[in-house]
Amino acid sequence: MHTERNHDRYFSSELLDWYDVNKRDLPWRRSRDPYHIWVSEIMLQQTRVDTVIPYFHRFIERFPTIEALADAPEDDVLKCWEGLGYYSRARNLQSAARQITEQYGGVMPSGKEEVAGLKGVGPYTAGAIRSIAFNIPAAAVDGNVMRVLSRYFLIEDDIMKIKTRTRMEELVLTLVPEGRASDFTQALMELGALICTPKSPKCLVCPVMEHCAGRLEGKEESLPVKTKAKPPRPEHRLAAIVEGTGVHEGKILIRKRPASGLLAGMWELPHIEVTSGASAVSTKGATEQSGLSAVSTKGGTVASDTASVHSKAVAERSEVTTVPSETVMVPSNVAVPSEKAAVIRLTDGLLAEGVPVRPIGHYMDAEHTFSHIQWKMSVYRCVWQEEPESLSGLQAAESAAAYEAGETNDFRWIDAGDMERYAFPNVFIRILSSYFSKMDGAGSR
DNA sequence: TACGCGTGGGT
DNA sequence: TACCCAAGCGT
Repeated sequence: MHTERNHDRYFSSELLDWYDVNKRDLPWRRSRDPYHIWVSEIMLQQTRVDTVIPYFHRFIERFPTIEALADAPEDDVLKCWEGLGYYSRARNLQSAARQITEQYGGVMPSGKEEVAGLKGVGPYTAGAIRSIAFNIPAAAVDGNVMRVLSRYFLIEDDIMKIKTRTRMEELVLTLVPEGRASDFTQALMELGALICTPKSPKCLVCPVMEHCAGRLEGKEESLPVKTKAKPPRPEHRLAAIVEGTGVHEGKILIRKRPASGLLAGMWELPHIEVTSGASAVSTKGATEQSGLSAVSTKGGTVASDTASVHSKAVAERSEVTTVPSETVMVPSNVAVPSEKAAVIRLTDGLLAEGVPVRPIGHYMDAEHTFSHIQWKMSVYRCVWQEEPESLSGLQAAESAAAYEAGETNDFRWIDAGDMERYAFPNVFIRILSSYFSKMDGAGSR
């Protein structure tokens, strides 16, 4: 029975002894500066230690203090976060730094309410900061801890449920040894990271294997119980590498994304969504799509611009449309318009967003998977067309409507050297790097 | 509550 | 290869 005090003391004391000998030398363990602990905890959310280490060094060097972070331009903070993902973490981190500067004189508070009230600091991070940096007995229950506890105490509740986490927080508080909150929090996570791993846990070298109920029941591999995540939904997009002319000769056009939502505040290539499922919501869109699909299916040759397809997810999406079944019973790649249709859609779509271009050829395809969306992007080289034939009052109205809908109106012309001045999501870094390296090679001959 | 929100490594 | 994930938070 897990509530027996002697087993609890055994667990905590064996765990701490193990940690004292086996803990890794990590950059944020070299001090107890609450700022360092805080930054590391935010970076480590859903992110591996090996990935975080170089980012942590760069971030602390660039923003040495909470006040330095508070005073920096947001674009600088995002640039420092570029490639790390979940960019709201960076924007919330800076927002909280400004909070601390204004409300607490630039000093990280240690009170429960104060810490938990910081932007981007939830129950886990609040507990981590208070226990690790201030040695306060506080629970920091993350995925590691839930895995360790679910196995040791044979807790079979779904760890995706908030109730399970709060229950484990209560359990942790009963386990914290007097005066060693900081080490205990880190030891719990360290055991999860090094020994009590998700797959093939190293029970034979585990310091607490003797009384681990999960292992004794032979359930160490099937714990913790966790509901599966949904597969990402596919989205087809057409992107433009817009080459400038005149004073913008040799440069290409980028734009800033809206201040909220996916990749908020990051820079990108102008692009439009052309997912068939999205347009099929309206009858008009479905009709247009079925026309395109028929071309592909009748010939029996379904053009495939991208390699892999989440066919299961695609099938689910297709069922909600009202398009005739013989039209939708084809793989998702029919959603990719023919090259000719794509050129028209890209021209019209970007014009409606205030970007007049003339596509001059397909450049490359790029696939990028987020946690919840899979972008299948087709990239076209385009030239900026100052005065498109069809530019009219209607176009101006559509452009205004797009802006109202949250589209950004912040555009820049950049060259290869400007890459280091703007923060891009990975998928655009890949495309831009490819483009600029090819242009450099061509230009140097 | 459930979903939106990135990325790269492991198997 | 095609998943599965890894030190969560905001809404």
